[in-house]
This record gives sequence, C-alpha cells and structure tokens, in this order.
Amino acid sequence: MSIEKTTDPAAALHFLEEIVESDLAAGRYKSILTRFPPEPNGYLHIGHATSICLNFGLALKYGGATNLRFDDTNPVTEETEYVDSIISDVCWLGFEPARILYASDYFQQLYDWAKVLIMNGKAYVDFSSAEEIAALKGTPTEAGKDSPYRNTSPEENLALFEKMKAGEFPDGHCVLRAKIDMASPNMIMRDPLLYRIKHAHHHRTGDAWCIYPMYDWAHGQSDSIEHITHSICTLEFAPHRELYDWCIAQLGIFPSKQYEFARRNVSFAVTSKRKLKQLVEDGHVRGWDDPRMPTISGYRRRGYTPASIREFCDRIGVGKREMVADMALLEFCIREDLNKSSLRRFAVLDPLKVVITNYPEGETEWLETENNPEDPGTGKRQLAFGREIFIEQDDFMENPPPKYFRLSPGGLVRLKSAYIIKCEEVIKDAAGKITELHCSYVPESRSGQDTSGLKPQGVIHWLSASNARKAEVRLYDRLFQVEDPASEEDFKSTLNPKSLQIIDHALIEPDLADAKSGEQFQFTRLGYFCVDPDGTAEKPVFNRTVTLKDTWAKEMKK
RNA sequence: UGGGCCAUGGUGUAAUGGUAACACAGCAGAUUUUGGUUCUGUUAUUCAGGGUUCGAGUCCUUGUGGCCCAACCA
Repeated sequence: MSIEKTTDPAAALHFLEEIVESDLAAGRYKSILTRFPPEPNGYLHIGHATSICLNFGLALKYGGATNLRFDDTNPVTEETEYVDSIISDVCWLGFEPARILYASDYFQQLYDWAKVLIMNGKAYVDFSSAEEIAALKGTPTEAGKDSPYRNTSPEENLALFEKMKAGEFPDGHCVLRAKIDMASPNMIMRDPLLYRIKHAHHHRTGDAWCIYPMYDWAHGQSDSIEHITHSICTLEFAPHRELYDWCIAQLGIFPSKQYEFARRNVSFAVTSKRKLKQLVEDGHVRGWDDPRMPTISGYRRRGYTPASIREFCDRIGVGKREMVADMALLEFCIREDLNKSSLRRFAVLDPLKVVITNYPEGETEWLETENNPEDPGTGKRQLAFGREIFIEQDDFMENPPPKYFRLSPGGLVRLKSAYIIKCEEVIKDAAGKITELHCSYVPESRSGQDTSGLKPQGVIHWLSASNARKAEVRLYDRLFQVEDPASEEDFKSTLNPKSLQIIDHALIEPDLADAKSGEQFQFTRLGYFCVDPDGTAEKPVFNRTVTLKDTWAKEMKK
C-alpha cells in the first residue's frame, strides 16, 4: 500500500518542513532520509503513531525515504515479540520502510569507534560504582568532579576495554565513559557513559556481546551509518544533541542532524509504556490490543482506520510546545472516514418487542433500503418486515419530555424504510416493567409510496422478529475520566469504571452474522461498529468504534 | 554554574513588522425517512510590565509561568 501525499502549496509549513525545504534548496542533500527508531520493549501507541506519520510523511512529501530501525541496545528489556508487533503496526498504518534495520547490526562498528575514542584520549574505563559516579556528577547548579580513573593512559584504557568486551568483569564492575567536561552546564556532557557490562542474551546477537552501547553512543552513529539526513526526536532529547554532534565530530563521520519536536499527547489517554504495561498487567484492560487502549493495536481492534489516524496526525500539526490533542478530534477523523465508507445495517442493542396488531399474521414482506446514502454505488438491500418486530428501548418513552421525536403512547413514528406506526397499548408485567408494545401500522405509509399525508417527526430503526440474529456488542467509553490522567498522583484512580459495557442480547440483521473479523459497519442511528475476532458463527461480537454524533443525548444532559 | 525548550480562543495549529486566521469543540438555524451527513451563521485568542516603530503576536528588555536534564533506560 502506498500513500499519496498531496501537497497544498498554500498550506503553511511546519518548522520541520521549513528545515527540510531550506536544506534541499541549499543543496545540502540530494534527497532526505528519516528514520523511525523504536525500542522493541513494548507496543506502539498513539504517540508513536504521530512520530511515524511525521517521519514517513516528511519523506513522502519530499521524495525521500524512511528506515525503520530498532534501537535494541538494552538486551534486558527487549524482545522479538515486540519487533514483530512494531513492524506490523507500522505497515498497518500504511507506511513502507525503505529498510528494516537494527542498532545491534552496528555493535562491531560501534565497538571499533569506541577504541578510536580511547586512543584519542577521549574515553576511559571507570571502575567507580554507579553511586560514586552519580555523586561526582554534580547537580544542575553545581559542577561535577573528576573521576579518579579519568587520567588512565589510552593504552591502559584500551586494554581494560578489551577485557570488558572479553567478559573478564562481572555486570556493573566498570563502564566506558567519554572524557568531555565534568563542569559542563549541560549535565549530559559530564563524561557520559558509553558502554556498560551486561552478561545478557540479546534477541538478535545472542551471547556474542557482554558489553552494550548506551543510547548516546549508539543513536547518532547509527543515524550516521545509514546517512540519515534528519533525525527527528522528541523534546526531551534536546540536551542530548550536543553529545550527538560531539560523537559524530570526534569520529569525523557523516553528519546526521537531530531536530526535536514536542511529544503529542491525546486527552483522556496515557501514552507511557510503563503506565500502559501496568494497565495490562493489573488487568484493568484485556490486553495490549484492548479496544480501550491507546495502542495502535488497540485502535485497530476498536475499528479505527489507518487513514483516520494519519488524518488526525496531520490535523494536530507539529510544534515545540507541550500539547494535548483533543480526543474529540480523533473521533471526528474516524467518523469522517467511516461515514463515507461504511455500509449501513440495522441493529437493536436493547430490544423492545412490538406487535403490529393490524398486520396479517404469518406474512412477511421485503422492503428496500440503501446500504450507504453517502455512496449510492453500494446499492440497496432488502429488509424483512412482519407482524412482530423489535425496536430500541430508548426509542419508546411512556412519559416523554418535550421535543422527544420517538414513540410514545398514542404517538406516531416512522420505521425507517418501512411504515408509520402508532402506539396503541403498552403491555407491562406484574412488576410494572414494559414488556411489549401493541401498535397499529398505516398501510398507505409504505416508504417510497407514502400517500398517508402523515409526517411523524421521528424515524427509528427496527428489526423483524422473523430473521433477526443475536450478537454480543461491546460498547466502549473513554478509559479515563479526566483529561490528563498522567498528571494525577495515581493515574489508575481516574479509570472509568464504565469504560466497557457488554451487551449480550443485541439483535442484528442476518447477513451481519457472516461478516469477517475487522469488517466495519454503521449501525444506523447508533454508531460505527466492527467485527471482533472473539466472535463465532453462533455469536458474533461487535465493537463500537465510536458513536454517531448525538445532539439529542446532548440535549437531554442539559 | 546552572543549561535547554516553550508561552496565540476550550483544544490544537497559522499569521515570518501591516485587518489575529483555520480546524475541532461549543452555541443558533436550514435541510434531512439516521436527532447522522450536508449547509449557513455565531461565541471566544496574542502570559505580564517596559522599550523600539507611523505600526508589534512578531523585534529588544525585564519578569512570570510550564516542560526537560543529576538512569550502568531510550
């Protein structure tokens, strides 16, 4: 799949596009190369999606390419399972990496470069403990102090470093540090760690290495090796840029450049791997792909389309200020997409039986209705109509408020694509609960050939009792009750207890029972739904992606 | 000895010294056999003080506020 990046010349450029355009105009690069560099230690979430869209989108717009590179320098936390899910998520979003690469591919090169640094007197092996190193680091307002190991000779350091690599020291025994400036106002530059010892199995290199490069020693050089022109990362890496450039300058290699943008958050969601992991492990959700999760796999299962997520990323823009995008915009994007593309079907989530007393017993007629009024090319379908039907409980009220357009005692309502009915009698059980409605229909009000002259305000959906099928429907609401759960002392205390409502007695049109996992529909008047993989032929399961805009519900809240 | 980044309606994003705009959200109306869609209208914005200028969201200056940096994580 490929995405057409249409460029509106009048559209304003964001700051990264400006940088790219000026680089291209100045002839600094013939074409650009970006990269998306996830660490394979968790599932991708909506924040990653914005980064993916940015990196791939930039390359697409300017005729460049994008590598997918796994930043797999920490064997303790990384797993192949995550690599696979990340690749599939990126592809699902509609992007095609030019190459799929791994920082671990460069371990030998990185090691050789570290030795160059050592021989140039720019790195040393430090046997101080982690605590000692931290203590000598200083504070933001106080200069650090030199390590006692800082002035070891290059030759000795080289021998020591080779011993580290050879596995002669246990974990944590020593580290390789760059020799820069313990008094730098930038804490990152106070002799940063380059290598640590971890006798751990790596998901790709196995047991070949027991020393692993730190982010700062791996990232810029990996970019450089691949000739990445624009290395785009989030704001918190801005202080690292000085070190990024320093490493590249020391080695005299291809000068990739780092640019930072503000992480893009979404309201009513958390986007931190740690927090998401907690939700999964504590059982607050059913898994990483739970449709309530802001993970890419969660949105996919929920029924969000790749196009809707890309559109969302485009619309929220890119900047350098901390921001929280409104979830309502994401919902707007998915409704906009699905409104155009999804077939309409009738489903009754909470059925109320209606007997049409003046309709002949045992008779069935077939009524035509459109599959998608937004796209006449999708044709029409036939609905069975008979004496017994089901309507939505919500579409009947015994004592309706003003402006209630639906059915009420003695009132009229239009059954969409069928007849106008009038509520004649409300049947209740001993407890006073409404069990069914007796209605009469107006024979000359048949949809499309209505000569009744009646004009009920309300139009409701319905299903024939003769052929409706059962289904489970899962209704999702926001996972959190507050806009910014991450800012709470305990984000889990703001979980929405009603984020999942399971309806096991819903009714659907018969052909819906054969829909394949992932297929999407608009349930008329209710919202957009997709088929969940949990379903079976006997009991299909539908996930509500998003409701339709509901001005009546809004009115009722007032 | 602190350094870096940032500040425009409710939320985002534009305006690159010359009428503060666009989208979402909100509100009001029209259309509608989905209280959907579509269409129209509308509310609401430059962190504060000082300066430069005919003119400042934009430049200068002083504040204020927010985020990041003292992981052998990325």
